[in-house]
Amino acid sequence: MPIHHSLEKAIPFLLARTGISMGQAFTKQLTPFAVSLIEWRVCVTIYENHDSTLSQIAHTCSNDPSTLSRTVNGLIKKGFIKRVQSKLDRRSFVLNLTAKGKLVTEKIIPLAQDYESKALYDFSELETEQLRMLLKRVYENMKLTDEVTQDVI
Amino acid sequence: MPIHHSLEKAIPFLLARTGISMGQAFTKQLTPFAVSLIEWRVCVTIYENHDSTLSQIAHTCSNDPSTLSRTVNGLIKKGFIKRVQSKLDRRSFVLNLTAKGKLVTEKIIPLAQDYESKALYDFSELETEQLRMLLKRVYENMKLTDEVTQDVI
DNA sequence: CCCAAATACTTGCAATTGCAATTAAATATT
DNA sequence: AATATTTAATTGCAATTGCAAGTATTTGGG
Repeated sequence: MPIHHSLEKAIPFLLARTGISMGQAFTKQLTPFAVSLIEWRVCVTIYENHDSTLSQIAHTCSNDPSTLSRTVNGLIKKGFIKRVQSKLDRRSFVLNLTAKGKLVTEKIIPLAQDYESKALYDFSELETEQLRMLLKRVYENMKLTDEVTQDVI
Repeated sequence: MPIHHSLEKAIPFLLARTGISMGQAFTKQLTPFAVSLIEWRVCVTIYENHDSTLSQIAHTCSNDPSTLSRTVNGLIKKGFIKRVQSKLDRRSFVLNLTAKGKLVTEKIIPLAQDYESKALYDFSELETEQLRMLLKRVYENMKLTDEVTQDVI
């Protein structure tokens, strides 16, 4: 039993801890599909947002572009996604799932939903929605302060 | 603009994304102190919970023990923490900050608080408390389902 | 009491990661 | 229109990570 407990009140700490443990737990669920957590995230992102580019995914998932570049290459090698140079901007490549990638993604989606509902089993619909909104706001605030920091430099 | 948006509603996704972006932003704040994010977490954990052991930290922070083992070694080399074999359980080592480690930790704490209050600048005290409670509950639920999973195996 | 199982921690090793530098294309400025 | 700046993506490389295996110690039955 800790004497002090400001750590237990610190949002960044609580957030990191929960994120890590959710990630680890879901990674285990993914092993039968031979898909990593980040590969899975890229797949659902593309599944829901056709013609995404790498930088768009990096932006929405808050991942390093170099990491995503390698992840995308891996998914192409696996035959899960296809990459076509954008005609609007020839620096970018438009990403989409192949039939195979779509199939696997649709197999995993119910697992992810089931997994989420277990993590939130005692949450009311209102509480879940509250958590969503609060997390989104924190994320938006992070982006704001990040932009401010960059302006200073 | 995404057509579908179930991803934007998925708690594991929102959580991971926010955790990543908070971690990255705070890591930048830590560079002047030459302390990594995980080193910082270990330091505050020990700062608040004297005589912690490695496995206790692993449990509260949800980190891999092997990673923490190396982190602790690094902090000892830096002269931030000291490690003494526990007399109650000779497998364990009791960890504490040195004067130097305490000093650095106390220098960083206000930065961390400032940083958190920026991330939550538009949150009421009630909303912050709600977020804390919701995150704690998710974490508790994760631990429960994890235990169940292990029982099955 | 003895042996099997669990726990605490460490280490080797392969895979992942993140930063910095690079290339190429688009946008902004003059 | 020419040049500078920004943006998209990739690659090299060093550092970090996470899993599996190993050692030491403790705990729990039989």
